[in-house]
Amino acid sequence: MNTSKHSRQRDAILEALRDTKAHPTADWVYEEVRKSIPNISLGTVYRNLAKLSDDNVIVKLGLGTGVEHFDGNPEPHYHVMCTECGAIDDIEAQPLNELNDWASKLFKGEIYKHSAIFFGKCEKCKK
Amino acid sequence: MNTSKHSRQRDAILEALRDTKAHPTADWVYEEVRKSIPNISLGTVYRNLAKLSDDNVIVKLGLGTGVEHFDGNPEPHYHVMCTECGAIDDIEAQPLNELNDWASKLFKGEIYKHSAIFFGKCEKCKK
DNA sequence: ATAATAATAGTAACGATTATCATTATTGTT
DNA sequence: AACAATAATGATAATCGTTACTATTATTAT
Repeated sequence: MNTSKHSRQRDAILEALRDTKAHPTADWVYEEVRKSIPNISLGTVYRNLAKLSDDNVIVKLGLGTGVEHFDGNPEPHYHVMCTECGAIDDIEAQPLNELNDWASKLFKGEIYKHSAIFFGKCEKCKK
Repeated sequence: MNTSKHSRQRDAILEALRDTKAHPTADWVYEEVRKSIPNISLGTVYRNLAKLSDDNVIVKLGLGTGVEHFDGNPEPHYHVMCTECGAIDDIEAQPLNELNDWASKLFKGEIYKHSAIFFGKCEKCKK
């Protein structure tokens, strides 16, 4: 049985995430949702982002920036981070699952997934 | 001109990192170096890890664990993290630079590098 | 030896995230 | 519609990894 209850805060958080392609941080989501629910608590944002990613509705991205980023699209895909402006874009393609086989041959254990981040200049910063 | 001065603390930190394959955290390095320099400061460990990675002598690894890991081997290579015990092992192979070309075709900007982490079970946890 | 200054130990401060807790909102049941 | 059970909230304190500060010490070139 699912013991979770509905909340408009959670709805607003999920909507905010789905309405952007920017892979934002918890703090960005907080500021965004505050526009419609001004007294929402930052703790509520963190709690729901954790719940939504536990439920695989969203994805928590550890991109090595020191801050967590969140993606409203749970379909597996790679990302590119611009080293000039920090923008995070999607690579619109299926992950290369054959890389797991490649790595398996070089490793004594068992491999079942991977993540990758590309670095470069986004269209804007490339000018 | 290089304005840096030698210190036995930095030597010990680098030696500790080079003597392990475990890709440890700053705190692990601190505990390790404390065995030979008991009153070393945690700040000194952080300061020198930052300096050494700025100088490309070691590598700071953002693996999405919420903590930074450090690698005494600055040659580019991939890593595998065990989802059971958290162990981080090397994939002993050159990175697949052709992935940058693959991703470039799917992205409007410019891509010049990437990082990847594999996930699975290490030899020990696989049993 | 001396002077200049990089590096240190110790500690305070910081930012992101998590935990606590009394109150409020949602839900299934009468 | 009122009720009880409890998930979720807002507010705030606590935690954790890391960075900044400062007076003192160690290294280096002269």
